[in-house]
Amino acid sequence: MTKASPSHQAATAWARLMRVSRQLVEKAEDALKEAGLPPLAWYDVLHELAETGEGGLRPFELIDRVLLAQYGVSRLLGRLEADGLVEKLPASDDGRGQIVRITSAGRDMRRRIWGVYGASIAGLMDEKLSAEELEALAALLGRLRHPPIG
Amino acid sequence: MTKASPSHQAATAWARLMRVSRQLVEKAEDALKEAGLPPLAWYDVLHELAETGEGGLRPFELIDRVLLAQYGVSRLLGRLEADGLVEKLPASDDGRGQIVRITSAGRDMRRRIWGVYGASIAGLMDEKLSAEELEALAALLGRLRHPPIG
DNA sequence: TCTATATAAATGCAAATGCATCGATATGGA
DNA sequence: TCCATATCGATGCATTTGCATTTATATAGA
Repeated sequence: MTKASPSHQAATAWARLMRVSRQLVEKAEDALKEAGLPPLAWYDVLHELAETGEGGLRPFELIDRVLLAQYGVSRLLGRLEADGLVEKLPASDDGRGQIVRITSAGRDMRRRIWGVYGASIAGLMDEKLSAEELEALAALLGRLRHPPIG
Repeated sequence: MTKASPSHQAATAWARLMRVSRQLVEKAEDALKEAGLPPLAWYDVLHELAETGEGGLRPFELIDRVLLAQYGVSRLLGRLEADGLVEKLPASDDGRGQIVRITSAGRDMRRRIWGVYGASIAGLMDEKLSAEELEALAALLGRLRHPPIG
C-alpha cells in the first residue's frame, strides 16, 4: 500500500521542483520569443528528427520522446510541415502511417534555436552550479524518472 | 559576458529536469483527474489563500506565488469564485482592487485535493529517494531559483 | 476468408492560454 | 490643483490544448 501523505522533505523537494522547473522553462521560452524563434516544443521535435537522420520517425514514436499527446504530435507536425521544417512521406510498410523527416530548413532552424536555447541553459545552469553539482542533480532526477530505470 | 554554449553536465541536467518535471506533473494531474478533482493550479491558489487566512490576498499578490500571468490569475479566480471556493471583496484602501478570500467550501476542496495530491507526491518522491536525498535535491534546486536567494 | 479488435493519425468542438488593450483608480510631480 | 504616468484587474480575439471521435489500415482468431 502506498503512503497517503508525503514526508516534509518530499513536499519541500516537490515544491522546489515544480517552481524551479516552471521558472526555468519560462526563462528559456522568453529568450526564444525575444529572438523571434518558435517555442521549445519545436526544438524538441526537430532535435529528435535531426538525431534520427534520413530514416525519419513515425509520428507515434515521437509521443514518448517529446512527451506530447498523440493529437499534440499530430498538430505540431502539421505546423512544422506548414513551415517547411519537416516533410511527411507515406510509410512503405504501413498504409496507416507516415515517416516524418527533417528538411534542411528544419536543420537550419534547429541550429538557430539552439544558439539561443543553449545560451539560456548555460546561463541558467552552468552559472549556478558546478559540473559536479550538475551531475549530482542529474543523478537524483534520474531516480525520479518514470518508468524507473533500474 | 554569458557563455554561449552549455557544458555537457548542464545540458544533461537540463534535459532531465525538463523531462522529469513534466512527467511528474502529468502523473499528479492524472491522479486528480481520475478522482474527479480540479487541476493543480486550483490547489496552488487555494493553498496560498488558506495559509493567508481571513485577511485574504490581492490578486496581484498571487501572480508571483503561483507563477501565473496576470490574466491567468484573473480568470482562475473567476472560475474559483463561480464554484464558490473563493470570494472577492472590494479593497477598502484601493478602489482599483479587491481582496480574495477562501471560503469554507474552498477549504474543503483544498483538503480533498490534498488527499490525492499528497498521496501522489509520496508515491513519486518518498518511494524513490531517501529523506537525505530529497534534502540534497531541494538544496540543488534552490540554487537554480530565480531570482537567486543569496 | 471473414470478422472483431487494435493501432495510426487526424479533427470537430469546447475549454484554456497568450497577447494586447481597456477602463478605472492611484500616485507623483509641475 | 491638474496632468502625466503607473498600477490593478478584466476582457476581446486569436492560438493552442484537451477530449472524444472518426477514418483508414493492420492483425489475430474463428
